[in-house]
Amino acid sequence: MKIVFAGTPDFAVPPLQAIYKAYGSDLVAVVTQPDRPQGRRGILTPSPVKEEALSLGLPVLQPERLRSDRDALARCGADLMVTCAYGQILTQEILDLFPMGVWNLHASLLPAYRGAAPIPRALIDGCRETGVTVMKTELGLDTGDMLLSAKTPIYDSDDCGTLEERLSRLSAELAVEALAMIGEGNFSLRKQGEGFVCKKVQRTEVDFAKSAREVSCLIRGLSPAPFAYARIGALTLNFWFAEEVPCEADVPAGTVVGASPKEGLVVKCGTGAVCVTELQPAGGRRMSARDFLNGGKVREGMRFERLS
RNA sequence: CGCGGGGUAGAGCAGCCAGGUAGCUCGUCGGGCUCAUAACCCGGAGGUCGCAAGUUCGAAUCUUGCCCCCGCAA
Repeated sequence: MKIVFAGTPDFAVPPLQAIYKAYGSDLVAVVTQPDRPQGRRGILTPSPVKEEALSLGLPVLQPERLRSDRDALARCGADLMVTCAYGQILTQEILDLFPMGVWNLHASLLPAYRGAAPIPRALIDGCRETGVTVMKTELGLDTGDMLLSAKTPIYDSDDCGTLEERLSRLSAELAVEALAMIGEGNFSLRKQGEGFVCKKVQRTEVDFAKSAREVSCLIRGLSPAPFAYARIGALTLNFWFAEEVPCEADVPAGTVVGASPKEGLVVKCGTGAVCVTELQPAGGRRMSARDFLNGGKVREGMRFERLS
């Protein structure tokens, strides 16, 4: 059973490694997005999947548009393709290249959170549980029939980074399990029910008028990128992590009610308060709230203000 | 030449604009108080002020060049 793997970001690396480990040279090619300009100086950077594929000695394809470059893919002569956060929409022509189908690893419990950013979205929405689904790709966006899924709880200590890492490892396990079933032809598929699509997440200004849980979930869902941020005085702060804390103080939402190195940066919300434990001022490095407060730039009683 | 912030004790910062004995908060070490403490009080150690050159009697501070870090935007 010859396999092609298509993926791009860090999330797809563990699945790639797991499939390589299980199938070795039957993994005949890796497809990934073209190198893109990254960072402040716009340096052309290969995707994490490309780097891993090269270090495993696997052939790499990175067409600008897969649909208009199907010949190279056809020449691989693979029986099936596994996709994982590849980043391009497949066409029927592409799907038809693989007699045993195209299978997608998706980081949600489908049919919830189809589309671009299932992990941060689940976190932002305050879900208590999420997971990974293996599905057979069809033309609709993540609407194909499901083969396998696995769940994991979302903890209050999770941010997008930790959750993504956990789901990535789950995906890797699930991928190997799924391939075994497909290889033996011993499986059945389940239809998806009514679901919904989620969009890519953007950098977002925190609205402290919302509940402490909403604020905390937003901060954790957007960390470690693209971040929830807020302005206080002349400073803009990117928040890396925050937890909910009880708060009796009768002050406007956004007011700093705790700014000692001991208690951390505590900010009043619509209901309750959040304690920011890890943050990054614009221009500065990531630091603990404790270190930040030692600088003395933010004191109790100051207030986060939204401009717009 | 995309816009911008920054490099001062182990950490986070002030001092720079109007050059002249290195400061704050925290940590750390020692001592004290206490039944006790992450609390409180007293004391100490710890800094080539990113690098180089220049101006000056004198540069963390002014000028020039270089290195490094970071936020936004792509």
